[in-house]
Amino acid sequence: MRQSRQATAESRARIVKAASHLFRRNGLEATGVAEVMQAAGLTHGGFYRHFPSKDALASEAVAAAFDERTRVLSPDGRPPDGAALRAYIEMYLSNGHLEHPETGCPMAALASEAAHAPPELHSALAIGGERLVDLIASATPGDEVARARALRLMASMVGAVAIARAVGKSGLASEVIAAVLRDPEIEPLLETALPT
Amino acid sequence: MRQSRQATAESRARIVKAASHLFRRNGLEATGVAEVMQAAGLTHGGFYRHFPSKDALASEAVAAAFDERTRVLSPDGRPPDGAALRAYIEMYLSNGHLEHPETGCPMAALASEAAHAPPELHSALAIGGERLVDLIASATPGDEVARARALRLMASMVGAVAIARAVGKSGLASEVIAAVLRDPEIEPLLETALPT
DNA sequence: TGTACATCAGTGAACGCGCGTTCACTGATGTAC
DNA sequence: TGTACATCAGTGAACGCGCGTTCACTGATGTAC
Repeated sequence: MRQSRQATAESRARIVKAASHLFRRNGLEATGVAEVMQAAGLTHGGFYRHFPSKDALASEAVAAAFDERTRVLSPDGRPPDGAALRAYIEMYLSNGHLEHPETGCPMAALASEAAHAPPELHSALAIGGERLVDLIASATPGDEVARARALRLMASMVGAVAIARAVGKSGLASEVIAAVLRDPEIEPLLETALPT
Repeated sequence: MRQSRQATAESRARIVKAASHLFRRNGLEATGVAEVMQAAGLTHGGFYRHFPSKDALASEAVAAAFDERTRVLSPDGRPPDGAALRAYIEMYLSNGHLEHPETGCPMAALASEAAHAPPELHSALAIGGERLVDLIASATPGDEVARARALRLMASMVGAVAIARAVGKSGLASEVIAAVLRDPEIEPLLETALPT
């Protein structure tokens, strides 16, 4: 039966949230429309009242995941201070993040699979990644230097987490995380938790 | 009809080679057994004379990809000199590598998808990654410091390439590559191509 | 404000399709004498 | 060395299954008068 406008909006939000978790946990291809709908408390048939295709949902779910993550680093959209950046990095390189991709960084969870995905997904990842780099760069002084450093920070962290998850619970997993934590460009950010 | 022992071995090698290219180009899930067999010049039915399952092929194909790549850095298994390491890094962070995952680094191509793969694949990636880190570390002096630096180098490069491929042909893609090339730990390796 | 009707979110069956895997069969290769 | 037979790599049809997507239908919601 027909749902109220509010109920419809709530259903849609539940679908996006379920998708953003399942896609990050199990991957884009490995997650089915029916699985997402079930997680949202609905049956699969109604999916196409909300989205034209699974790919469209994927793009929106990735965008939502970045929104959620960006709020962790900067709840109000303002440049994070040193303490916020420190907390973000430490959380990023924690066991909790390794073990819970479903609420973690969508870039680390989806990067390699997204290489052969439709253009809309590339855009979603580009926009989300761009916003994250901007925020990280804004937390440390120095214009182009800060931006380049932020880009390296993202590359190191995404790479370390993706590798650690890929090799399972081996020595290499914890080694690569530990090594990145001791990066000469990262370690100082952790030791000196100065508010700006 | 039955094939000679040599023809059988050649078929098997063709299957592994085709798989190692297709898995890296299109992903593990997106590549089908029939597609691999066709690329090897065979029909799909004969696949199970060579491998017990698609997953078994995946592990072997990833191992083969690492073998191939390791030979690029060190054809004879000996520690690479500075020039070899420099060439490897420059090739890794080149457009050619971005655009040709099929012959590129399996970690960058498969890391995020491998997170939800069978344990044998984790092992293949762990062993291959371990060997690569060892080789990189052996190219620069300083024991634990060299190893940690090698791990960071791998994380940065895998992360940068995975991100660049994930965001498509956007500004972010070239930016992240350029930033990692200017990493304080990487740039010196490029400028001073000293043989050891 | 009340009534009559159109809309449409959600259900569950069904669609075609491609997947990984199995199987009966073929005939050249390898083996035993 | 030659012959008779077992082996098995490769073929192509077939298997069951789950996928993304479509559809007829239901009935509460939203709209028009």
